[in-house]
Amino acid sequence: MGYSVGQAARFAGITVRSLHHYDAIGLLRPSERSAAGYRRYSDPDLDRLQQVLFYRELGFSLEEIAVILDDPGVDPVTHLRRQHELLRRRIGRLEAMAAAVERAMEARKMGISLTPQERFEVFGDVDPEQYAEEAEERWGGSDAFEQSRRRTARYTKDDWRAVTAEAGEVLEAFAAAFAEGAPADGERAMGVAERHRAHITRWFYDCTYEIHKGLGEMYVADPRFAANYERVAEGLSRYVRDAIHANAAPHA
Amino acid sequence: MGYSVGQAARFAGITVRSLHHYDAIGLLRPSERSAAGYRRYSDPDLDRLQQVLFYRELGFSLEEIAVILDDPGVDPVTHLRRQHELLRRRIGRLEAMAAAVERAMEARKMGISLTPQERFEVFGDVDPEQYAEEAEERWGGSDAFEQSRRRTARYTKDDWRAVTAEAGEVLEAFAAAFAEGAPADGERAMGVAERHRAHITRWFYDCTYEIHKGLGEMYVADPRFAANYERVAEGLSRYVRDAIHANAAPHA
DNA sequence: CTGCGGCCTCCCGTTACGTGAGGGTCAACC
DNA sequence: GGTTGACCCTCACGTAACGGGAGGCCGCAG
Repeated sequence: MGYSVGQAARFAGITVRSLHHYDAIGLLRPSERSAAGYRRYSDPDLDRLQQVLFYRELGFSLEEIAVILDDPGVDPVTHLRRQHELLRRRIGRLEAMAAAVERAMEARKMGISLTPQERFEVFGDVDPEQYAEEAEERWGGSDAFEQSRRRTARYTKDDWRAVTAEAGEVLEAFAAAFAEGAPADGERAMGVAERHRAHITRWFYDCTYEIHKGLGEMYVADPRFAANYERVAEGLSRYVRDAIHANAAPHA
Repeated sequence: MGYSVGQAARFAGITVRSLHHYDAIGLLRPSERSAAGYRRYSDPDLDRLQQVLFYRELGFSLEEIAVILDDPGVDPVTHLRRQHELLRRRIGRLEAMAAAVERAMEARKMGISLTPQERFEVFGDVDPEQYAEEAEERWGGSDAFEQSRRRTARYTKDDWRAVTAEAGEVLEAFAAAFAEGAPADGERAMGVAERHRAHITRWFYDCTYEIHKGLGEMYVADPRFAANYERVAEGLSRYVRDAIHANAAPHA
């Protein structure tokens, strides 16, 4: 009994060279050798091979696989449960990607273009606290704040430089439009408002038109923000708020 | 405007080295360089990067990705549709694997052990004629035949030697049990019958107990098969059929 | 006894990066 | 205004997981 390398390879749909490799690194040594030195794979060997291929399919390195399979505290049922869990996660991720693609098609049909950051979210961190899955529901309103905190935590000085530089550009654009008498509900001011919204979305959180309007109000109401605009020109904070509202109106 | 390598890398969740590499091989060259030679990635660059990562995630080589993305006959919508289709297929495959794991758990609970070949089926050929997806339904009854044809097509002479050798062993075991007066519905004969069933499953197709009983009948009814057994011992074909039936009975 | 298919062991090549080495850049802080 | 620290650059060698021969033994079929 036992199978040759070629037979084992054909069964598993892999190459003979791979089996040689697994033998060489000690991941899967055939339990026997013929008198002539031929590799002979037993049924348990094939079982192990199947496990190897399973974990390989899910992106584990051969070294990791060796550790997993040679872990002594491992009854086969636990293995199966773990595999099932891994598969479910991977499927979940791919479904999220599929949903993102669908959204992208939807957006394209409607003529909206996504910011690159929105698109990268799909691949994003699998969220370290993935175990508290229901956390999403609990956030509700403060979702934006959390998102902002998570993102900005990874920013470097260079990033912050870019943030402030970009914010400065937007501010200048608002000031210029204001100074030149462009109406707050005109195309120019609305364009700048949209740039502002993109700026927030890019660097902090997913800024919807609804949220954007809230921000506009805050820029007028909260003296700390208002001062930032009023310092440049008197009446600019209200101008900015109005531009934001005008820009958001068609998307209500 | 534009992002540095580090920023782009952080957005995409990859390393700076990867971006360097993509630049070096021409897969993704930043559209600009600063005076000091710093890479500057524009938003379209990030869009392309997202595409690259998408296809990479699905296992394409960087060279293939370059071909795909630089194909001029490629409106973005077609791209999205293709991506969606690729995702759906991959999800389907993973779901099949998950189902196989579930079956394995089920089998283990019931104390049945799968043949290695059954387990490898999961990974199996994505079926060259995957485009005719409804083919599965059409097969119906001749499923076993098709499976056998598909498998044996890849067998080498060595495989066939193993097949005939193993078949010979089973035949001898039947003959020995028969010669020594072991009852056809006894443990010994049933054990050999089970080995026979495993032999079929291993080398030809998924031989259920139902199918196995059909084979037993055929060994008696079809003179071509009967001769094979009768040549060894008179009455052996009927003995084999009875052993097969006895072995199948508990699994009805 | 010779061919042919399969097996063996080196051993170099390839892909997609990892990992420094050695050295500029640039806003910031003293 | 020099230094510090974070970031950037270009070589250039290292690594993982094999691919693909070269050169040679094994075993059966003709």
